Amino acid sequence: MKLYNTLTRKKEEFKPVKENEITMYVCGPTVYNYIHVGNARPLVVFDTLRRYFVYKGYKVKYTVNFTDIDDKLINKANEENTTVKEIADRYIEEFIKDAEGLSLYEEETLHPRATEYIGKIIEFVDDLVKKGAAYNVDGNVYFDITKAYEYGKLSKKNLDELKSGARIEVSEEKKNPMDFALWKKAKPGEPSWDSPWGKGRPGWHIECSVMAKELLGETIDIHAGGEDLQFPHHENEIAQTETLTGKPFANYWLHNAMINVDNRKMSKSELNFFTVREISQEFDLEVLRFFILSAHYRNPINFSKELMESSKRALERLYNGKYNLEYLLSKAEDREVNEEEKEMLKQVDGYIEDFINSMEDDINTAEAIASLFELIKFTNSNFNEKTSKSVIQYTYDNLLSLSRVLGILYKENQILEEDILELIEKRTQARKNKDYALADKMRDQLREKGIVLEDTPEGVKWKRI
RNA sequence: GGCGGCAUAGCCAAGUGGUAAGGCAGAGGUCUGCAAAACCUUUAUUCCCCGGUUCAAAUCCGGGUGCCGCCUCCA
Repeated sequence: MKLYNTLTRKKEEFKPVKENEITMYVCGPTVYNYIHVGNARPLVVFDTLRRYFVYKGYKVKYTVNFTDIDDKLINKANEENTTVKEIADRYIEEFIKDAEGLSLYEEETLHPRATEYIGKIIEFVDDLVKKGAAYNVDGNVYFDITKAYEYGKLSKKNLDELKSGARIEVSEEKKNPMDFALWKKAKPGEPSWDSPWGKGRPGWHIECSVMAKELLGETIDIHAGGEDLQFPHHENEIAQTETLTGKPFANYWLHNAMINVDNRKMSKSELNFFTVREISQEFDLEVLRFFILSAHYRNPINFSKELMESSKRALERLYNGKYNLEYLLSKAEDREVNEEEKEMLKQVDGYIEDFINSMEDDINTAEAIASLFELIKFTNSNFNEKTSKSVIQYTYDNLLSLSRVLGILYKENQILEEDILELIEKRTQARKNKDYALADKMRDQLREKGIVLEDTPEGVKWKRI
């Protein structure tokens, strides 16, 4: 499999440290509010990568952290006259709801919270101080970037240029303007923890370094996140961890491009964001997941309700194909596969192979989805009630396992209740009696209940919408 | 100012040297009592513009235009 590694700016053959186990760390949300659609992109994309690894038979240790202590949480808690912990607990709970809607495999995800690792953070910082790579100034501990090996290697930033950057706020305390806080001295009223440097709290970058090391080891396979985190966040994580361990922090750095609104980055500060929660009131979040995966993860995408509508219809087409296969499965006979059907199976295998090749090529989900559409078109055109059941079953099973990689097409066309089946039967009678006015009225009534009827030459079909 | 990315049909979007995937929307048709779904046909002689390399360029090189991201909290 090839993955685009930001460290080398090239697609590289992916080789995990261990043969059968892959470690992944994705920078997760700061839990001071609902997540927005832009926040959802890395979560969906890298969850899809995780699913693909699982499909290939790997065990994956997958971590998405919660930042539950920082300025934003403190401000929010002050605004609402409550505690930082209460804010964090609340929005973690809300996050889990959104994540479930987006099929993020929550139960298999490690979700460490920064505040659960304060002791380890202090140890980490203390070790950096002892190594001479960090210094304490009156309770604030800074990382000395001149002690970092190859600082700027991820973001390809040149130190001299950074130093001369006009927008960098120079603190009197820092030896170098680019030095960053590992530990922040407590201000009155802020949550704080005891440390060798007095009461304080961790800086932003340190938590990810510590939690990745504690949960996944000193060198992890994949570290991922939005491209806006490349600098300074990921650069600083590398500086801290590699200075401490002397080993590569992550072998592959993956970054997704932004989600835009009218070509502008969706962000809280620009106020041009849609929360996942508000989108969920208008669309099934499966549509949002499908929308995100319908473009390559390293290309920016525009978000709009119109594009969501378009994605919704596209997804419906896939569902129709899936339901059609289910219908055929209920009708088809189990018998020997004939020559013509053997050819069909080869075609089906071709689409499966296309899907896999697309995923192997730096997670090209857009192309992978295209091969799903081609597969559906093929089955719609070539399969019927006369087709051998085993052929349909094989195709159906593969369609489902590929869909599972993308995290879509998981909804079942549930069994209808008795009274609904009776209504359908009554309508069929009305049609036989050519009482079309009544038949159409009943069809409309069923539609209001979310059941769509289709009169086909083989009989009436139904699906839930 | 520095670094990086992008530009493909009405819209979305793959494709990075071999003659333009896929989806949405539109048009026509088949099927149907109607509808829906499905299927067939149709929709870019051409990939922002100008040069160049090559037998061959959307793809490589040079120049230009436009847009975006990072350099500050950010997914």
